[in-house]
Amino acid sequence: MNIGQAAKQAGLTSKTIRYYEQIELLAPARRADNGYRDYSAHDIENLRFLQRARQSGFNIGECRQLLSLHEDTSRHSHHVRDLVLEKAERVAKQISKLQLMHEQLTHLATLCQANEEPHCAILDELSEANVKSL
Amino acid sequence: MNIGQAAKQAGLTSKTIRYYEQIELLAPARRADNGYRDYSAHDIENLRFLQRARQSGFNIGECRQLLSLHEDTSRHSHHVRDLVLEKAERVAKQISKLQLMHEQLTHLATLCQANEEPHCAILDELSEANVKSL
DNA sequence: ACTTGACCTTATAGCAACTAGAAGGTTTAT
DNA sequence: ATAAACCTTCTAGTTGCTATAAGGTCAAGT
Repeated sequence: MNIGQAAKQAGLTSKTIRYYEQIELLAPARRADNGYRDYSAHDIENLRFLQRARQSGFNIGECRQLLSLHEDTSRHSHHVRDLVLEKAERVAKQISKLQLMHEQLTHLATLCQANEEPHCAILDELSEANVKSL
Repeated sequence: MNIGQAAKQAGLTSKTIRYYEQIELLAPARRADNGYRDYSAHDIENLRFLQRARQSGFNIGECRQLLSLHEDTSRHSHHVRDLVLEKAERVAKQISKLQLMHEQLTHLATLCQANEEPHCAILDELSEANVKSL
């Protein structure tokens, strides 16, 4: 199967797949006689694995770990879960950060008269030191 | 005031300030006789403005807009608020995305036995097609 | 046979928003 | 005099792609 089809099956783009190969997240693909990359059903599974792991918020390094755990038949399942829980925690932290940011923004918005006048309390607030810190 | 002191006052690093100057987010700083950048109280205000705007989640382009509104005495305050509300919306979207991600991760974690055995439902889930899509 | 269009290939550069490092000049304190 | 702590510029690295260029291949239509 050519890269375009493989990409579609896995929910990635061709470019992304080539990129993953380039950074050695994936082993070099088998090549057909014409030099095109050729993907087997098993390759597609790996691609889908990656797609889902990335989508779940794992970064490339973590995907490497997951893939190697995936291939390591002597793994211990708690290692996998540790990875997942650690990630969940970091996501939760990021959420809190963004929630503060959101509060701050809506707070700013309520200050503003939103009219044709130049005076804007938002700009005042950003200039002075009374914005809640994140 | 030298760049290090200015950075401290504004809550930025020297490197960041030089970077902002380089990308013309800031006008080139006045130079002292020795070639060092020299910041006035007014410059510091601008730096703080930027620091707060970035901290509030505005990207560099938006900071440019905010700064120019800041300097534009004929601005209309609703323009400023529009910017803020638009940003708040994008932050809210990002939060939802991360919340889904977090759900997915905790869901994955609950599946796993977390023991010495190699079998791990997380890996199964990532391999197969039954992960909730974001 | 030829052309068109959709594929595929590699290599390179760009994005955001810095951060780190090299290699050197200046200032301050001892 | 010398060391530490500043400052300068320039270059390259970070993350995870995405875009572009310049070209090779393939399948279908005329």
